[in-house]
Amino acid sequence: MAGGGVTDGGMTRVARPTMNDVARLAGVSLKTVSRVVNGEGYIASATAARVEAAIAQIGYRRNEIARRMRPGQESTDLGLLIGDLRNPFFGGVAAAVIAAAHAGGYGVMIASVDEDPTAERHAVEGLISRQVAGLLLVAGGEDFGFLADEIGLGTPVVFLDRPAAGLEADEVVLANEAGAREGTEHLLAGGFTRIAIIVAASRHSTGERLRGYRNAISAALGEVDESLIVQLDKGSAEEAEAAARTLLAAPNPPDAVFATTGFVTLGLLRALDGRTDIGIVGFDDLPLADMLPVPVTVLSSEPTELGTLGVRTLFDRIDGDTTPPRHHEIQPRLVVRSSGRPRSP
Amino acid sequence: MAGGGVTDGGMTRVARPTMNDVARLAGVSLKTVSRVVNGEGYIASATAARVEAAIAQIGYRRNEIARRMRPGQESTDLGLLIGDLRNPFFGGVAAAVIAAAHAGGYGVMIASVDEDPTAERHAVEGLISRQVAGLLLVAGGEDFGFLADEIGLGTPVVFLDRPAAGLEADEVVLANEAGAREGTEHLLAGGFTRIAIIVAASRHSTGERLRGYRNAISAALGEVDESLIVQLDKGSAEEAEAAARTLLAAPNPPDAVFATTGFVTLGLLRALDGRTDIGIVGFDDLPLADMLPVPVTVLSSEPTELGTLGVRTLFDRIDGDTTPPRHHEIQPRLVVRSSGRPRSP
DNA sequence: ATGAAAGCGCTAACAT
DNA sequence: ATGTTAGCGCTTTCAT
Repeated sequence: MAGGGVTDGGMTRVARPTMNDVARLAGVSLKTVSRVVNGEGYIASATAARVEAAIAQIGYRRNEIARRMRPGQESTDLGLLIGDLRNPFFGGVAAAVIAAAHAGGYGVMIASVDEDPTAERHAVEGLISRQVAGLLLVAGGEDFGFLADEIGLGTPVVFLDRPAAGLEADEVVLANEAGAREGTEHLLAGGFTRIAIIVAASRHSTGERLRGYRNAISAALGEVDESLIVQLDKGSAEEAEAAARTLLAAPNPPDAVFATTGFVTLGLLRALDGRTDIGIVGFDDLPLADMLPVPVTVLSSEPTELGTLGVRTLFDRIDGDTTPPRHHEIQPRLVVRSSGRPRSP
Repeated sequence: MAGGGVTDGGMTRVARPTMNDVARLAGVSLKTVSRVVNGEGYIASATAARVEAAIAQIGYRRNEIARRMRPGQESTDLGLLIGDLRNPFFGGVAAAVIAAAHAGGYGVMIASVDEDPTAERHAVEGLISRQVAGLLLVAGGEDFGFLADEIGLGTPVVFLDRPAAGLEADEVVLANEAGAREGTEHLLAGGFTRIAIIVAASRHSTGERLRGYRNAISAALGEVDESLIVQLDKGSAEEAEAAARTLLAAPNPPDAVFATTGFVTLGLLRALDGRTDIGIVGFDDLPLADMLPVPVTVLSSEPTELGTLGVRTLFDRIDGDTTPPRHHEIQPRLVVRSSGRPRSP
């Protein structure tokens, strides 16, 4: 598929016009065209006009690929590795990255891989082989040690949302523990006392979120009831739904649940089947969360801030910043709706 | 920003290893390395092993950019122009495009531009100058005539979701009129008789959707009450909300509303303020639409089908298909939830 | 089975 | 103010 030859149905494929074509048409040298195109050096306005005319006439457009071959000529593309864009969190991060990159005159090569370390590595190598000027990684892989060489070679890498695993590199992550603690405290303040937590697959920064939950619970209640902690295997909405049903049907059920990711919140919501007597706080905002029968209180993962700060950090490196790797932490924002308050029956 | 020099904090930037470096280390010629890397021609297994070892040792990776310079060597990247990825429809299309491209061994350069013809043209030219093998456009621009040359030069272009404006090109669009008609008929079948329609900015394929609505209404009711047709200017959720409020507060208000886009549905939902006595059908599916107090019936715009078929069409062209431009139409899928059925009070 | 030479489109260095 | 030359990393003839 799409690997075929240059078989062109019998037609000869026309060549794209080059600087040389423009030069010939305008009766100047190649270099003069280059100067006009790049607005560099001094050129007689008459010559410039002639060149411009030739460019317009044959529809010349600079070949970025050829330009990029020259040593020292940095690429003007960033590489972004991210999960499924149908996930609104990823969509938000990608949107912010693309906007920030464009604002700085950069394009974005995007590779989308979900939860598959091998595919992730492949994708990253694909990005590198395209000579991107820098890499933004929202990646779950366990070991990115192989990137150390790359960074040494001059391609800066910034990890987004998940810490740089297996090497020292810039990272922009969420204050997961503090956020989860704040969310749990919100539930506590709402008068809930049997607060369960559904933890998505440990590959996410859910360990930190669990820690924040534990801190809040033990500070307020003295001890943590381990039976209220449910650890998921993959973390899908379906798995979360099943787990939530089991939890709610238990002999001594919780009166509130902290959901560690957007998918978990979704599954939990479905498991509720219309019940409104359970307190809920979820990590990650959800579209339409404010329109639900009981609007859901969440910790927003601030995808826009994450993406924007990630690109800014990358730009600093591209501009030559060689200070030690930076660790940026973004505070999740508690968006109080009503699911974390006691329900008046 | 990020335009700076190669100032490397005093460190000399190490050069990335090239085929030449590998060749020298392995004691073979450059071409032999090339053959090994591309698995082409016959090479003694001993030589191959030596080359592989050298590659592993210095961490060589083929430079896709240089490779792409050779004439006839098609790029292995597709260019995608699309709106804000925070919009779930765009997110879904992008996810499908990326997945399909990857499956075919292609990468994706993504440019995101919303509702700005000038920026759109700029972005498209940026994509072209990167020598992409093909272009997927979800674009609102009025005239893409400037692309005709490009297509002639051998870069195939496929328009997604919106028709190719100003030129003959492949397109994969929705059967908007049929879909809107079906949605309106669903409302009619639910017993609603005063069905309003809120039409988003005309740049979308909303004209067709309005036509479908008109057809359904006049077929069933004989004539269309023009006061029930509201035309928005931009089509934002806020604008839709305001328009919906006005509509519902009118002396002779509608008993149901057809929303022509996801944003319009969103605004309409907000304007309802909890009211459940209004029938609703919206174009574009919404995440969590099934969890709302009154689950919303929608016409799904099938983003996955759109993206997948778009890439397939593009691959056919890349493989040399020179038949006349194709027009693919995807049938929106009516997802019946309950908002289109009469409410039992 | 392997190698040498040419050249893709562009820009940098060095003329003029 | 403009032109010449060389070469980026690779693949493609065309040898051997």
